[in-house]
Amino acid sequence: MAMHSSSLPTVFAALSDATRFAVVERLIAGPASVSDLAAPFSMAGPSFLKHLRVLEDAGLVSSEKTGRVRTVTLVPARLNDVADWFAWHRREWDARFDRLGALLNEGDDQ
Amino acid sequence: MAMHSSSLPTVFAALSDATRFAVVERLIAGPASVSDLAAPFSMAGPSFLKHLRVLEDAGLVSSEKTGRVRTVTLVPARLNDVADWFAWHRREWDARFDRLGALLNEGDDQ
DNA sequence: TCAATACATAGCCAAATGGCTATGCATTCG
DNA sequence: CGAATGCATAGCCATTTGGCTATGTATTGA
Repeated sequence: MAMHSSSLPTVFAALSDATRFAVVERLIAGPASVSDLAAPFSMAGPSFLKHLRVLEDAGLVSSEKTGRVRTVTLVPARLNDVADWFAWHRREWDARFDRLGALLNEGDDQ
Repeated sequence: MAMHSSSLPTVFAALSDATRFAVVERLIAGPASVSDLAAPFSMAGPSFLKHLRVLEDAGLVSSEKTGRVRTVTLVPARLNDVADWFAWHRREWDARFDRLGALLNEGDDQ
């Protein structure tokens, strides 16, 4: 069910672009047409379409065309793989960090 | 304290390479020297060092040199920003997905 | 029917990425 | 002291990435 972590970098690559990440954030609220998704960005149509293809190739979204409008929908599966990885490993590094923070004078990060 | 999500793509970019992601996974277990980290990979030294610089520039690791050995340590802060984003939004898309799964005949993904 | 809309495809281009070799330079270790 | 170790830096190179323009095609809408 859960993927082995070896496929996560592919998902990260898809999310590593600000435009694509914003699209994913937008799609959490629900499906949208290509032009609605593109509206917030000052970018030529074809450039934006490329981003959508990257997201679809990574399995983060699916899309279906009805008439002349393509509707794009978020696909949670891969995102959940990533979410699982973080939820699981967070405990481990938090534990280490807490132990360290108890020893060192831990102010705040950066 | 928590970052706005606009900086997450930077972290994703750092994790989008299989080598770098593996290094991060390895560092969850604790700090390690550069050569120990590099050992699992068939890669020339300078290539690997570049990856480490990317991780450090993204704020995912820190490092300190003692003698001729540089020790690399995981820095949880940025990872936790990502973890927060996923933990938070997962609820939303899960809710949508469940609602959809109840309507459609939801088999399995791919 | 005919123009506007909403994508789609082809192809170009500059910059970033990820790899390499060659070389340098401090530390140990024998 | 001299060689081996552990990085570090410089610079080259192919590929990928992220943008563009020009053009094509299938639906609407008037």
